[in-house]
Amino acid sequence: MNRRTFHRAPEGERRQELIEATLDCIAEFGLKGATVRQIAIRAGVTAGLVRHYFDSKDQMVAEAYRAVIASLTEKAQNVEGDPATRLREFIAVNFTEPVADSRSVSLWAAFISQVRVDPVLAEIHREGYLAFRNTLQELLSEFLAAKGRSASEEECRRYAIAINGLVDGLWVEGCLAGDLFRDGELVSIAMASVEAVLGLPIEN
Amino acid sequence: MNRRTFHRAPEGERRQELIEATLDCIAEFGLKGATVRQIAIRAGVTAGLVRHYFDSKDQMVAEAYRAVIASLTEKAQNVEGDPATRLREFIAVNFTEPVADSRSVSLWAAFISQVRVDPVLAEIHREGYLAFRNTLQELLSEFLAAKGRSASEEECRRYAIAINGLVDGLWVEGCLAGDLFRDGELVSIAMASVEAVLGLPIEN
DNA sequence: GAAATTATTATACGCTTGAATAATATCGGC
DNA sequence: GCCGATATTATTCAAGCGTATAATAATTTC
Repeated sequence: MNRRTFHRAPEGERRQELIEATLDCIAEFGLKGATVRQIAIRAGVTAGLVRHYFDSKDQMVAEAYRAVIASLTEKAQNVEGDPATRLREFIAVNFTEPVADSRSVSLWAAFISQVRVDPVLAEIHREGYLAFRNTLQELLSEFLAAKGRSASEEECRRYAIAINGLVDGLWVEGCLAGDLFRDGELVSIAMASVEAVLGLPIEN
Repeated sequence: MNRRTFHRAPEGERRQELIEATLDCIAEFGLKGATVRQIAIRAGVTAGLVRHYFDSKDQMVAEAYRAVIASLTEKAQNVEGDPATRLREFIAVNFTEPVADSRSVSLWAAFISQVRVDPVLAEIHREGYLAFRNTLQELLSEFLAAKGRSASEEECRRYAIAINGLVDGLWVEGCLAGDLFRDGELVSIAMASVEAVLGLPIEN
């Protein structure tokens, strides 16, 4: 009975691999198909190792959720340029890979479905949603100011809620059934709708 | 060892009870917490009965999914009155119980997360989405006609996609974190946004 | 280069799972 | 009011679950 050979992964790397493997399994087999053993196989290690890096499977899943939220928001946070360009980019990013991907929405939905069950996930969701929406609100505020239109914080809040909903809704459907839409159609619809809501063109 | 007493449920009734119990369990414990045994307890029967009514647990879950989609769309399909009233009602229904409820969105998300895994669920989702969107498109077409504005089918399609996305996105966030919004705020934002997108007031 | 450290494997345990089977209580037809 | 049909219960089963523990291979330290 020979023991498997292995290598000790550098600081933090194995943790990251396990989280990534967790997400792969959830996307591929669903939450209940993402077992410790499957995840370990995917990460190329044995099952016992999970408990060396995490207190429990649930804790690992929660951290994986954090990673998903981060990946969905980070792309949108880091847009650059003048306000109009940033707003355009912010919207477009959600209809471009890797955000616009059936894997992303599967993961998102899997976690959303647990928000009611698990208060830890509920809190993570809340933070992620607010971060995303507040970024958008800030962006809108700057955009409207640059266009010379005065808008109260309250107005910006309402715009942010609406546009966030619009983008989220289109994102979900686009990811789930992309073949129902033509190429670039969703981003075009999103842009036109945002312009209508704001009553301003988003071009420079 | 006395055997439990029971009564034989009338035609089809037990099936319905089992489906309802399945949804209760998914909403309360998540997909992986909705075990045959939990579902049976909830339905007030023993676990073995599930396989008397369904070929497998998976088939029962798929039928439960159909029931969810139906309940989410039926309220919106059955609005009455003149076009503007129907459009207003169509939107408002999504922000009123029982549609606007954390249980609903939990169930929706649980199934959405499986769309990538299970082709049967994918097809059910697709049908449900298109039914909802086509109803909305029809409604918009009539509304615009009544307002004397000519709109091609293509235009109506784009409006339907946008408004569907908007309503869905707001619905999800409202259900998940209702306390982030004031009473009636979401429906008010939805109405205002729809008016802006269409460029028309929705009042009579 | 031996010794100490620890990341990793291997194995086992108790529980829960979905499903198959056999026994039986309920009910409609006569 | 019995009798056949069947809806329902009770029990069992193998497989898979998350986790605990002990052995061991890889790396670091001195």
